[in-house]
Amino acid sequence: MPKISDKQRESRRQQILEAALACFAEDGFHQTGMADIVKRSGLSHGAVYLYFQSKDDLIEALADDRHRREGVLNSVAQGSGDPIEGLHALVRVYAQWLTDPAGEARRRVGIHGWAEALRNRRVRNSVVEGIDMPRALIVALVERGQHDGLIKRDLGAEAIARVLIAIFQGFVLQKCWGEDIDVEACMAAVAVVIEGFRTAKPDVRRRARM
Amino acid sequence: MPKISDKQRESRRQQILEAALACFAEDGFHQTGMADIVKRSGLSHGAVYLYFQSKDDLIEALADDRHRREGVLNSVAQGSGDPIEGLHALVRVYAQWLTDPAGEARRRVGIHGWAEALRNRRVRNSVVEGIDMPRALIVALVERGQHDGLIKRDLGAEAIARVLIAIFQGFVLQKCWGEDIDVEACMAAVAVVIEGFRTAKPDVRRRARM
DNA sequence: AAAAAGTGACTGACTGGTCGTTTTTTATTT
DNA sequence: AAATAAAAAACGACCAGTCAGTCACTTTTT
Repeated sequence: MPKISDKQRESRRQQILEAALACFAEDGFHQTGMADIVKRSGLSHGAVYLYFQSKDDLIEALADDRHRREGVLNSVAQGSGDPIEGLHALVRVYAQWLTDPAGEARRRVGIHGWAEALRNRRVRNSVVEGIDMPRALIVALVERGQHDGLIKRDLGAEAIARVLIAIFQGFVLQKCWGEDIDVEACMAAVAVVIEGFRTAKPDVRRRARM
Repeated sequence: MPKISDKQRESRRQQILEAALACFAEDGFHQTGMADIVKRSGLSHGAVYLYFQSKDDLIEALADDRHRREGVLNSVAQGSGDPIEGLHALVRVYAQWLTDPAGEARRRVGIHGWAEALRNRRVRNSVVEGIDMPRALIVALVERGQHDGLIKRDLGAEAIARVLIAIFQGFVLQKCWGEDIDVEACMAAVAVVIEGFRTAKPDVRRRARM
């Protein structure tokens, strides 16, 4: 005779996660006390421990949000047949994600997670796996572009992917520090960066498929 | 009748700072206890407090290392008359700094500082001011390049600077997480990025000075 | 001898986590 | 439909351990 339905259980879980997200975003993992999370969640101390074994459990559950965007990115990248257009599309999605006010807390927690990844192996794995997906996506696009003669062949696809991801990460940092950034202008610069990877004169020997 | 010379005093201070750097690099600011720093420094608990008022004092003293490279960057950027060559030179210096094993601890502490900047105003100011200097340097180079017709004029110099800095920051993260990165290949990609900012056909109306 | 430098046991506040108790919900019986 | 029983869910006072920081004292140097 269980008391609450699975739906209610999941809702309570989310309630705690949301409280923890807000607290961690404000003060980081280690400066946030369980008491803070308890207070913010509106539940009691003991109730929280019914849903999460420990504070570390909560941290691991929040350190990484890759599960949210997996599908979106994939479809965006594949949307157009043109690999370079795919890269541009990824940048557009990213720019939107970067400027969404509702995502502020997640971005901040993400940064705390980046630091925590340096000392917590599980968080590190979570973070690294989280960037593996978009990286693989970019690598695939670039390799296709290189095969089609659209992207310079003397550059490593992996290297290009890491550069793009580094740009994303850096902008999250700069944005979260509250610097006033002209996102439009910056994304225009990133677009130029991508165009810089394009072959000067398209290799006609093996041309694109469409 | 003071007991130790200024030189000795400074040396003791460094001794503590080095111990704190190593500890913070390993475990972050908040998971490192004063006891850890005390033990590692070889001094006593009380002695540390003779040199630093509080743990926060130590954090602020270490959160940012801008004072170390101020001179170097400036001379490197100005070394050649060509602004674009100046950007390439900056990237080379940065690549060297990124791969220097002796700098590992500083890079890691830097990342912890990036997270701490989200909640500690003084650390934030320190971090932001720390990137202001190289940013101003890049902006100056780019604006000169644009004036000389070497760099695309439809891009904001600020935006380009922020993109390059974001790349730097992102690579620090990825490197410190222990991913095996082909730094050579990545820096080659960054070089291509910089070349991408160059005007396709040099603007002949106002050509460079040399 | 005098004063700074250095020591380390100690403290009070706070931490994450537990557990005996109370409340709420549902299944069953009346 | 009302009463009952039982178990899950929620509560919050409590605990052992840890923390940053202090201070009465000893050592070292001039």
